[in-house]
Amino acid sequence: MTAPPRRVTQRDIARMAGVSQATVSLVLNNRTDAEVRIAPETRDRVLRVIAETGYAADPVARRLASRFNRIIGVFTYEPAFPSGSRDFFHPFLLGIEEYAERVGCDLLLFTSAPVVDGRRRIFHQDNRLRLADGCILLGREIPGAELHRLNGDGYPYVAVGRRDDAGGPVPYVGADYAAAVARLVEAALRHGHRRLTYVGMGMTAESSQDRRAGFATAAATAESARQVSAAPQAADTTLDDLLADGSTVAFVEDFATAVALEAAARRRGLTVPGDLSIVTLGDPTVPVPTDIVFTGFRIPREEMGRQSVEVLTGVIDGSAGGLQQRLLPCELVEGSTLGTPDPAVDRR
Amino acid sequence: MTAPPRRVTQRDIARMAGVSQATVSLVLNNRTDAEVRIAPETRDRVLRVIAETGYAADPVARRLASRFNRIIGVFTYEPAFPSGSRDFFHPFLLGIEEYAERVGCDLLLFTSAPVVDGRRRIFHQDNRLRLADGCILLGREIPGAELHRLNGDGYPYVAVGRRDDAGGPVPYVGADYAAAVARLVEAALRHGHRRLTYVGMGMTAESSQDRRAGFATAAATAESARQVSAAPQAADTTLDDLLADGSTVAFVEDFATAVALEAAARRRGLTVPGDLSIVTLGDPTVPVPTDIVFTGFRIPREEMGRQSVEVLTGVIDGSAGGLQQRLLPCELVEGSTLGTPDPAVDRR
DNA sequence: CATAGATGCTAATACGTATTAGCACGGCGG
DNA sequence: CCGCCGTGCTAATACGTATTAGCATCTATG
Repeated sequence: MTAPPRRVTQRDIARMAGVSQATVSLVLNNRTDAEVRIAPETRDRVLRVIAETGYAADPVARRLASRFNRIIGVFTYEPAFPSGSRDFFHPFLLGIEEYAERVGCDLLLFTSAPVVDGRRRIFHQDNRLRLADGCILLGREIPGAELHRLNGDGYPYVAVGRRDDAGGPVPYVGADYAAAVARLVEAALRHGHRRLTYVGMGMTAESSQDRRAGFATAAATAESARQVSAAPQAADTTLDDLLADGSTVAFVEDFATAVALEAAARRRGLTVPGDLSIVTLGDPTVPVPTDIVFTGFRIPREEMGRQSVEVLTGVIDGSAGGLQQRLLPCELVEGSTLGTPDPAVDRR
Repeated sequence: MTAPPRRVTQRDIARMAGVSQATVSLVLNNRTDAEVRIAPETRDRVLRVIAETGYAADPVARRLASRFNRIIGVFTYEPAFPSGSRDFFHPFLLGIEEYAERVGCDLLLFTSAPVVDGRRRIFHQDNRLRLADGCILLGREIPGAELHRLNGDGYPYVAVGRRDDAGGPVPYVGADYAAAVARLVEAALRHGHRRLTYVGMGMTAESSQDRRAGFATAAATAESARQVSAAPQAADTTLDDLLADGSTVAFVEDFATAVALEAAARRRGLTVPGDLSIVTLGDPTVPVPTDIVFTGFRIPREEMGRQSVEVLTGVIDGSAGGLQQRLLPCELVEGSTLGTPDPAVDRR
């Protein structure tokens, strides 16, 4: 219970097999270069001793010597397993775990990072990033300064979600929100909608910018295409605004807001999509009870997780040429909330 | 992009501050023993250089030299983030993460462990356990042989859930199923139930054994107390069996089976708890839709996660004296499925 | 002025692995 | 018999930190 019993080392194996520690290392790593030659009998002898002792190389020493760990860091800007954002992070982690298992890497969650001003910080006194070969960054918003510093340090990382605010190029695996929103806008136009409103949350996050850009581009030919901001609590006000504007379809960034909007409409005796079409622009990030299947799209979170590991391993071993930035397509969800506008409403 | 840029080391700091590497290490670790003395000015100078360079000690080298890492391993016998057992592991991980954050440890998920015969194995060729200071073991069932080997290696670990099959003592943080089941049995007896049936799943897992033991002990004074096994699919057969036996209350180990049993009873026009009381002995591990609140208990999963980290850190630094085994109390859930037996049914 | 003790620091080494230069040995051609 | 080459291995070193013995230097004391 006091000092842990010293583990078996290559030196022990070497002594037992009557060779040098270097030979053990060479055999272990199956080195068969032209430069390095080991007689088959010697090799077998060493392997036999290894098998007998159940020796396993110390990963720490291995890492110190060779600089690679097969550890992938995962940095979440919020706790990874909270009840609140549970549905947000979980699919990413699922994909990350799956791919990490496939490539034989372990996952290091940086839970030790201290929380300052309600969010974790990568860089702090006892920065432990270097424990891993590279790192996956998860979070709704990631401070540009930290990305900048990662770039400066030459530390391999990948952000999940598009990022552009690092004062330099950022490797990422994101979802192609612009294209998905554009396709939904086009669908609405085909349905005959002429006055469209984008109901957003904020302007800062890249994911919001991309959605807004997709909306603006695709809706350019519409009679009216405007953007407003709203929260779930203000659903009634938002609804007033939509009706006053004569909008027949709302593209709602936040899922909970869409649910609230539909409820508000129903309370007033309006039908969806008869009187108002509602399109959602992302999966729920917090659990929202509703029986309605909203028209919108699905963010390929699991696949984003998988590909972020793939990209990261490429960045780490240098096999990935150039900057790695991927945008994955979102699958559209048919749903029941996008329809043909009622002419009575459309004509204001 | 090829070789990682060499990072700042203590040697660099030492050169800049005009001291030796040893001094840097001593300052960093805040060593103020009687044996070791550093002049305040020197200390400040070193600290200033450290702050300027943003130096952070390489945890790998630190670990190699001192054996401690502040990394807690998490080994899950099934993937940690599957859709299926999602509701099973998640609360544990939540508690683990919370406590790890509190004590400043990072979490290493051993995703690299290869899967053999449908489950992961700790021990294999390139065992990476030593990357962490110690390890938390999660899984419905954990092979005794692996626990045995961990014991033999003197590797610090804690199992989540009681374990006894290691051919030696196993440190664990479990739930006190025996006590919880006993209290439910006593409640049933107070309600007037005389013929009780335990509907179990299997006999192997310790968690099943504990529940059965608690049942057997507490039901010793009942007119009849028997144990049967059943699956959710066989709910009708099970119900037949209960009625034939004249049992007025069923203690059902598996949540899904309890749901199926209640549904079967309702289909036959029986009421719960009027004609039959049903008590559940654990939270759902897979999502089962039901509106009924079953009488039973709640497994303190989150707290088990927290305390497993607490116990492990104690085992690692040796501050925990002796064997660490904790059983946490389960909170009873009042529910609506335990009532007074109908005399007509009770008297068979 | 010699000596003892306190103070402030450094040199040396350990941790366990990977890598590389090069040694020892044997066979072969000249 | 000498030089050369191919084979099979080892000695030495690096990786970055923690630890410990002990070396200077200075102050106080007899």
